[in-house]
Amino acid sequence: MKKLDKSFYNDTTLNIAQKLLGKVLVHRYDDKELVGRIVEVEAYIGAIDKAAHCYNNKRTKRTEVMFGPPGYAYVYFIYGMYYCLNVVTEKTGQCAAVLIRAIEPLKGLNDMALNRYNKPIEDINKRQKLNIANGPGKLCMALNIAKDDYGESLRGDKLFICEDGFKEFTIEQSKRINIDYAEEAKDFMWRFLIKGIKDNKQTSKK
DNA sequence: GTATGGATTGTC
DNA sequence: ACAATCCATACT
Repeated sequence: MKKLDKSFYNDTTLNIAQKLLGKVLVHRYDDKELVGRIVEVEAYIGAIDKAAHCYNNKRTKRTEVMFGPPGYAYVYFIYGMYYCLNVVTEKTGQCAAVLIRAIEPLKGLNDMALNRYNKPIEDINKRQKLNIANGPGKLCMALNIAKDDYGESLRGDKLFICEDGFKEFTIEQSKRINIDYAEEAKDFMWRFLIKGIKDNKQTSKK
């Protein structure tokens, strides 16, 4: 599988968000290779978006990577328990990113089960299997993405995104999840998902 | 040093 | 509907 070209990231955040759907996320560690197809994303554009961590160009140690060049990983820790993975977008100096909200497992399912439930794949139930990586915190736990992946190049050899032949799908668009505090930005239609993906309640609600 | 709350998830 | 859980951030 071919890694996404540098030019892929030379585009607007909203375009990249939609283009990321169907692409393949790979994390290699400890001689393992865990792979999933991206099926849901959200865009965050600091310049105009009260829901973004870097709104109003808020520059901190945490948001710093979003001010750098596109194609790098912004990983943040949330609710004392979970990590979330973003793809940094926009040219240097502009802060924006695309949150990866869900993947469909393609490879390394047993390791994902161990990472999520501490059980081999044959010992988890149907619901656990369905929910193994269908959320931003869940997919990071499943793929073992954590703070040491902060700032990683997404065109490197550890955490990267590949092209895929999976192009026949319809994109569904909606408001973003869990940003009710963000005033007018909460209504921005910046969530994109592949229509028809079997998923949990949260991601199937409109 | 202290306080506050969150781009979530699992369970009730 | 709500608790879990703790780091990042903003304050004093």
